[in-house]
Amino acid sequence: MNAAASIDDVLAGLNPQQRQAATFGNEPLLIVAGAGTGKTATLVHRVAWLIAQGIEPGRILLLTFTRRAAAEMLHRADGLLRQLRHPGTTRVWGGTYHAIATRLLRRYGKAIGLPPEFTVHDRADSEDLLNVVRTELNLAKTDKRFPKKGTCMSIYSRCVNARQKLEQVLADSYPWCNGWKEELGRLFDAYVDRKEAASVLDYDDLLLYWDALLADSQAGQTVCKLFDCVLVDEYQDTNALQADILYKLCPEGKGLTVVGDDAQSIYAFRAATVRNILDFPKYYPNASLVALEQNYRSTQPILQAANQVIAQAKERFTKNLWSQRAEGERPLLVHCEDDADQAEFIIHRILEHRETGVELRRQAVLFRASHHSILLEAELARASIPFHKFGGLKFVETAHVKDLLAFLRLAENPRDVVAGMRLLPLLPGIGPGKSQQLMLMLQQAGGDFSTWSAWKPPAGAATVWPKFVGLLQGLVRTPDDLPAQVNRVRKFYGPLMETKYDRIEPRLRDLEQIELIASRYPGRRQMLLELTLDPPSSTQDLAGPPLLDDDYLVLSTIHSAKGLEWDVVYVIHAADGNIPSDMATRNPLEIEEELRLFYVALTRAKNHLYVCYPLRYYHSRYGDQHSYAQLTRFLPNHVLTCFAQRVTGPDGEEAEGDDSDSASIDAHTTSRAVRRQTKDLWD
DNA sequence: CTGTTGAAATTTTTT
DNA sequence: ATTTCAACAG
Repeated sequence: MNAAASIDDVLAGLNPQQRQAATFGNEPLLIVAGAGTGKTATLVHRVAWLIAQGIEPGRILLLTFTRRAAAEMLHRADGLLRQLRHPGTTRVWGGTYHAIATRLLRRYGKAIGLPPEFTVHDRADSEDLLNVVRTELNLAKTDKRFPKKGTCMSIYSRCVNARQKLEQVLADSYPWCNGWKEELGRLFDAYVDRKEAASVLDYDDLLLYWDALLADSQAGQTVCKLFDCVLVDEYQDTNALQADILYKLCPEGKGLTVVGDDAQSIYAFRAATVRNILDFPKYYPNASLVALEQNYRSTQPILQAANQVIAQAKERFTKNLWSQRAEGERPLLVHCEDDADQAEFIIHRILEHRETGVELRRQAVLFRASHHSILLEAELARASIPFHKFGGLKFVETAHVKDLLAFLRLAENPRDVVAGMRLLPLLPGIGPGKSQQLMLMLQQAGGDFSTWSAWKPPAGAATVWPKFVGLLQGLVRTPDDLPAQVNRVRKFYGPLMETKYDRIEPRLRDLEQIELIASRYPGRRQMLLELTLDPPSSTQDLAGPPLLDDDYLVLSTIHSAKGLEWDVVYVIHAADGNIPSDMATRNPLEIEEELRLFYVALTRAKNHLYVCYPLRYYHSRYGDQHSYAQLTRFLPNHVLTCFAQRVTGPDGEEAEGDDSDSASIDAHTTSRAVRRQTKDLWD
């Protein structure tokens, strides 16, 4: 056995700035860390250093953007601590704001009148409840169209998270809803009442109640005293409410460390604000700032391109990243004929890279919107290239999975109207009207399902009804053996599902999956909670950790690629309208955010970077009509000098491209479309 | 009150 | 392509 390492040995791998940050004292600290500058390593070392200094692990709070990030950091910190012969990080509080809020509220929520058995609604559930209220208030049928539930929810959520008045939110972000101010106010009032009556919290409530808990003179003290150190990752993507929570949690910033990069702020749509990081020194006058600018990830040519792209941003804190990895080729801008051509080019390149030893898992395809990869997914399947998609619609968000989970949720919390309103209409002869009536009955009976036994169902439901009630009663009686519970629900719901959907085979398999993963959770409540707070981000997550020799390509939305890196990165659909998204070009602020998003995509690449865009988009609705795309506005000519360029041929073969000189393209390209398109490059 | 049908509107990123 | 809404038949 080797002797235990000293803390200096452990810190030896860090550069001076990183070390300064990792070993900084108790005053508030802002670490501005550009992409790939070893931000995670710094944070991990700081955790290890704090513990080595004698801070009790259970008194450290690590707030991250995803649970996965928290787990990875703590795992790495454990590795460092093992070198020091230290027991490790098991008791560190790590997780997202929402997950931590849940833990604290279960324990201390009583102090502010929150029953400890509350359940949590995800975004879709919240929208459903809001919709219930919307119809009750007769807002659904008005002479002019009232905003839809999704829009209402977004407005509500922005008010809460940005801590802004409805009036202001409407003026700033939803001008077309301006005429409904009074109605929206009534709607939100009623919505809040309903949540309270059902003992249900939505995502925003988790933060609101945490904040309220801290504001309470007694409970607030208790919670504050739990932690000596609070470390916050991805601070540029926190919102005003989250900043308030930190402010209360760490009076005068004592023990507070935040890490972020204003150039990578991409969650404004969720009310995150760059102001949190930009104004940190104002909030905490005794704060220190450490900037990390040496990039260890990418080659200099890739970095140069990324720097040029982000240089177009209007307001920035900082900073030009530099790398010692001068070698390497320029990123390649690929002009493709159409979507199919783009897919073909990428598959070709993926296989080429794999032949030279870059495993699939070291390569990633990134895109703006989840549906941008549909065609590529089909082609990958055809080429037998395994892949793993992150982002987009989650497994637990599909209708049949939600149905199944609704059984468990209703058993867990009989006052959960959304779960009930989802389940009851599944039965024949029962629609929204009867469902509402039944939920009212249940509520008056104090959540005792036997009140439903006495109810006389319509003829169509005569046989299923007793079984349905029996099932729920059984679930309430035996909350322990989770897989068995899921199995019983599956037996009941399976046949029902067959009458509701076609193509049921894959859906039936999904239900089996749930039964399998159920055994991983200690109980029903934990499973429901974890599935709403941290839904598996891809179907493969459900199958458990992938086998070691299992090699798969990564497909991901740019948002879900945050914080990750790959040897080879392909950014696809880099056409104006997709990047930036047409949906996000209403005001300059949104466009700025799209620019940062593009920057995030580019800076994921270590050695090879491809940016592809199809010249032609087909519109299935009108036969074979198509339109021509413009290259993303974020690559104007002066930025293009950082790229090599290539044009692919109509049949997917790569035509001769000019790889050596700046923004010029070979004139002998046969496609008229290409020529029309390239004209813009010289403007 | 339920369930079906057809027409109309909307279309992103996520805890 | 998918979701939402209104109209109508049982």
